[in-house]
Amino acid sequence: MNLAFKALNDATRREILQLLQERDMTAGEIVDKFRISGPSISHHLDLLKQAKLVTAVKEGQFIYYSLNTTVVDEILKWMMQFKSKKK
Amino acid sequence: MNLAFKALNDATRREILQLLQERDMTAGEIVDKFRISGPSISHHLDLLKQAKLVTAVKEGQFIYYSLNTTVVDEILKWMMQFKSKKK
DNA sequence: ATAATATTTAGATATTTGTCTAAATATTTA
DNA sequence: TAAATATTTAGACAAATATCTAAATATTAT
Repeated sequence: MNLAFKALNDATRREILQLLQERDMTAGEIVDKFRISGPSISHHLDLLKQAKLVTAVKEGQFIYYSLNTTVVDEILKWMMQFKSKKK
Repeated sequence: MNLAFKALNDATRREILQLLQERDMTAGEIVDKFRISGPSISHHLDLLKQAKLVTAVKEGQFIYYSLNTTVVDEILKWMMQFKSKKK
């Protein structure tokens, strides 16, 4: 939960999640979508992975990143607590 | 949105939101719930206010803080995009 | 085997963040 | 008006963060 909020607290990482919502992508494809160095994107991907918001699968020399919505569900559930009626 | 995610990226601030979900509280009441100095809590309250997650109303020498769910709705909506079916 | 490609790891640096104490401001009470 | 109470503002500092370049690792192609 803590890691998820940390991961979400960055515009680049949120954009990466939105890209992956459309389709799985390799690290290189993701890098090409930004004007940030490869290593920086790699670091962002690592944080997203730590938060379990994405998963990574190696295929040959490529690594495919995918969105993992499990943690999204947890956050949605956590946020919903604030929607309960005021007593 | 950016400010909201920043505000949520801290356990103390998330706890403050949960306290305010139960009832409005003064700054002092909130301070008493934590083992953090008053100025630090005041700073956290300021960030929550900047993010529009809380509102503050002065009543005499007290300042009452309340939860504001408008931004919560925005975040819920934003998170929901990741729930759409994969094509 | 060597070169090329894809990605990460390491190390450095400037900025941001959470916390503190001391001081300032505002309100109420004696 | 002076003292007490509630809260914030200011300034300092250590820890965390986002970014970079250079180097390392792993895979594929020549």
